[in-house]
Amino acid sequence: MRTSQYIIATLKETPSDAEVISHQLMLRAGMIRRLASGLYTWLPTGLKVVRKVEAIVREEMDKAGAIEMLMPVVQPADLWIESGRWQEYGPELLRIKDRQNRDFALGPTHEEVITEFVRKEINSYKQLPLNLYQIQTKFRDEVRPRFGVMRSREFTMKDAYSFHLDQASLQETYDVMYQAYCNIFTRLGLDFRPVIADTGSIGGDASHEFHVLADSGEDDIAFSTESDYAANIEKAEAFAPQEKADTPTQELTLTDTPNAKTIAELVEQFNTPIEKTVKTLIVKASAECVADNGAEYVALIVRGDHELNEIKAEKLAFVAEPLEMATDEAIKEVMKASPGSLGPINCPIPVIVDRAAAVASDFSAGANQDGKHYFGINWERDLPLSQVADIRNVVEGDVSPCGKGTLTIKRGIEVGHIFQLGNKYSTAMNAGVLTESGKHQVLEMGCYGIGITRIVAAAIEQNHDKYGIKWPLALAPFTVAIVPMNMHKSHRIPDIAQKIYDELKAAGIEVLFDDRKERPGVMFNDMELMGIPHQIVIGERNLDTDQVEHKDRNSGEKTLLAIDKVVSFVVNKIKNI
RNA sequence: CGGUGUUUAGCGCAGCUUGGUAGCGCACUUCGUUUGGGUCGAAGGGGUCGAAGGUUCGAAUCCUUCAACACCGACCA
Repeated sequence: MRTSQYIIATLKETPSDAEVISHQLMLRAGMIRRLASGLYTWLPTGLKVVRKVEAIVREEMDKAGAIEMLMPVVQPADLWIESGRWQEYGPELLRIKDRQNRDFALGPTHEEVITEFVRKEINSYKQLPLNLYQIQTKFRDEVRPRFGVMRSREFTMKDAYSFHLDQASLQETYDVMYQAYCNIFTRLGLDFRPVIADTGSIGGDASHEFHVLADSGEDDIAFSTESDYAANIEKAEAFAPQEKADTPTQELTLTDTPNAKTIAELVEQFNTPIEKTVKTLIVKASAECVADNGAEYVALIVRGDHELNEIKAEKLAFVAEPLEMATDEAIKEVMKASPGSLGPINCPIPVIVDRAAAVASDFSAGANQDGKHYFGINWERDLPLSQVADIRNVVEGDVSPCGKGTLTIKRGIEVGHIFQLGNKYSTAMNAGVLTESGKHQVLEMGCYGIGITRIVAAAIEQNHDKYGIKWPLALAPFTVAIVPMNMHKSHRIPDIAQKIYDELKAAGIEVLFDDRKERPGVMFNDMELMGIPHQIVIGERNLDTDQVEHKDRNSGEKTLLAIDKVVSFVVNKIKNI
């Protein structure tokens, strides 16, 4: 490809709304442009990278025995009503009507469609197990699209769905997919970790996420220092403290705390350790709770230095799912006190206490009277300890749930997610086959997703420097850039450039020939910004000795090469990686 | 959904306080110059100042409403 016949839409300046490095570099390197919030146009260079990711994913999926197909983006509401997700999925599901006023949705995922397909087409146990996948556009009306294509509303995803007669078969395919995913991310040249995960709105049982480690990641991953345990913090269990609460040493006292509205202020003004405080969070109660004791809200208690884990909390029987924090007005009405003075003592609604907070002694908390806190609180002596649960996020240094080592926490970008769905959809939509004994049996399902376009961004997060993107060879939009110095000034330069260009192309290598009439610095900067792994610099300087220069984008290493050795040199470099 | 902020040329921004003919840098076009790391110079093109309404002799600037976009937050108890 010649730059003069291509779109090199590089930018010198960073657009002001791009926050993370991958978003900035994708804009600057001319890979993407924003059309509207969370919607991006892929320019030729960007699309080439997407296609590379797709190709690797496709190869590994095929190798793992999955079969490619393609389903529609637009899906009839009926299927979603049947699975129950027309109600469950919420506003992230973009709903549209056709000219007949029939309801449709833009597919955020395809469990319903694939299940509908399989229940019609697959009738016999002999056709199982089956693993079907597609690489296709998804639409999710995200609450807050951000970070460019990292969290966009429209994106490309590889989604696979497997169907089985029994759990053992599902487990087998799940393991194969787990391995295929490891192979994919390894081939993509990414530093990644599989982690134990929550199943989220898709539903189901076992689940692993694949995370690319990067500080800009939106998820916290907890790792054991001593084992290969790794879990999304949403899911990581906070181990129950082994010790019991210490014997009370303080009297319960009610103190005026007019200026202490937050834990931080309480700790500072009253010189109390933060571990000896608790915070009280008021959330909407579940229907079960309302039926049980009439309370519309419940109070969740975690230690002052801990954070509530919403995923854990919303799974509690008394807590409404999804989790909903009470408004200030509701808190005043129910608690007769304002946020900042809430606590478990004299609390008119059910109280659920985190395991760590449940072994605190002589601690302080709001008194449910504005501007007052209790100090020296002890469970059982001063108030009953009714419900205890794991409702906090793990923190660095916690004992690992696997029993070995302690936890450290890193940021990750979720690029893949595999689930064992069990029979959630197959039951709801009545997908089954006849078994060997002629009985109808509901199918077991697995599903396996990879965010194709997100991988492009994640790869940049992990591979860049101050000059731009440093593509892993497998993802580079072009393998080689030919950069001729002052081509218009002599015949020698363009002749040699053309010759090398033709030879590289003949060798099946993707070459970008920068034939623009630009100064050398402009070309160098553009090629480096775009992250092309190999540059061939052709200049008068070395031509008298029939040499050109090779520059490695990754190492910065420069090598003088005889003109007729260029192709073999590059070919050799490529195969060695 | 809440909070904060932004919106002026393709991009990055100034101008707004104190109303008076819309600017700068980059990019773009042309010419010259330069040529191994984003040359230098000259001349040009490009704007309903987010939209609508209002105040005023006069609005990018003041007022009202709306919209788009961004950031923060769903931890505040």
